[in-house]
Amino acid sequence: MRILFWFRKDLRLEDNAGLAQAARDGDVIPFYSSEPAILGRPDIAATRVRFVLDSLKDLAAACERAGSHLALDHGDAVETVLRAARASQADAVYWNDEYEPALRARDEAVERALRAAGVRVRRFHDRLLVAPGAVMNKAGDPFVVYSPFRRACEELPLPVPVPDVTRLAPHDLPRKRVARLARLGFAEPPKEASWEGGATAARGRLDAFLACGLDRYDSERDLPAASAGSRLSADLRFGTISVRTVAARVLARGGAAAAKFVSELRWRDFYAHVLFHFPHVETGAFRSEFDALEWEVDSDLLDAWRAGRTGYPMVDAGMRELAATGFMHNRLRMIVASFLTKDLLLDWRLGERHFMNHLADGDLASNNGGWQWAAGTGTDAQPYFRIFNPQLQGEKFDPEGEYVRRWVPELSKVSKRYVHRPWEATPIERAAWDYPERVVVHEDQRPLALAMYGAVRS
DNA sequence: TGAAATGTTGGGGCG
DNA sequence: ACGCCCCAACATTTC
Repeated sequence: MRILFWFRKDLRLEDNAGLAQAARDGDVIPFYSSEPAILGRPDIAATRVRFVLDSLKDLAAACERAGSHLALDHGDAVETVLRAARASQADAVYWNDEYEPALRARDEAVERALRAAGVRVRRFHDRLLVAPGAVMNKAGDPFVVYSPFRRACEELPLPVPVPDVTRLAPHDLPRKRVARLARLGFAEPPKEASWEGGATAARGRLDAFLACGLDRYDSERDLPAASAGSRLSADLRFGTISVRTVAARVLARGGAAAAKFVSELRWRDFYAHVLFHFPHVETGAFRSEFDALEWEVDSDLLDAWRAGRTGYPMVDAGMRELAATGFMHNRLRMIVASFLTKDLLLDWRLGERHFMNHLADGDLASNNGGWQWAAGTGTDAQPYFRIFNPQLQGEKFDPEGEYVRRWVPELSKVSKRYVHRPWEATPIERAAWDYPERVVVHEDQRPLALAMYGAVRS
């Protein structure tokens, strides 16, 4: 049997559920199709496209080593997948499922077109530790609080990695080169902004994390200066590494940090499940009473936040790390999200969009879930009255000011005493720093946020 | 996966 | 020695 394997967000030959089954069932032709509808989205980030292009090059090289070549096409998937299936005389098309509403609709359309043309379709779960729908609460409803969700997931056996695929079939589909970023209409991101995409680089990142990150993960993961994270977020986003492989190798090391790390992986599952069961979160609050929030409209404040010029060192450091690298430490994601919504009183969707515009790991479900958590509008959200104080967050999680100085060079000479509250230094000192005044005063904004949220409480 | 406001307690300075 | 006050440290409540 000839099987066209449609790669999507699973850009690897290793531990790939659908691909492994295809290799057991027949001769596998590797295929990838980029889509104008996705590349044309207004919230796409150049760093993220760049990551995909790197990953495709790496995947193409792996396909060559496996005795084949990666067939590439560009266009509406209903047309390109059908065309590839016909041209390669495939009996079946296999792929791994995606769970975003738009992708599910697309996949249904592709499946219908293939079946109508007499081509078999098989779809697999690959992307998460637990498939959407596989865990429900006692009432049969989806979980909307993380801890019970995690406990229910932990009742299930951890999914085991599947065999790597080493042989693919030769075929006559046209050989195309992976497009260059500029040809797709994107400006090349700065050097430090591109983490190298691809399964090869992903394996290196996992090895590095196991070698020197995991031991510190428990104690230092909340310290943005420490780089104790895995840096695998974009790899999990694009499937350049399998979440099963990551969990299995981390847990094989044992210990509290390993268990903690896997429980963080389950947040990714949780928000994918939330989006799957409650697709309305894509555009509105999970708890609809919060759709009535009356956000401020102020493009100057929004611009200051985006540019990292709010006058709050932690906020500005986080926003500048994002702009410069396509990444932001998770602690900072929470701080800047709290600041946008609770200090600037601006709509969380503006922040969500900005993150998608810049994050290499930008993922609809995780990003939306994180923003709704911070804004207090979502499932298992922090209560609206939990408001981060950016100064205290800085003093707690960046006690030496190391992270701030790294990303806000104007403050590189500021003493530790004032690094998180430069507004308290003398005017003479402040004049030497060329650092913006606070755009708002936290202590003044907090009651305004409480009033804004209080107004919509049911 | 907060922080501020408020309440309580206990040690020490001091008359 | 005793009572009073202050306030830091910690706990609890509130937003």
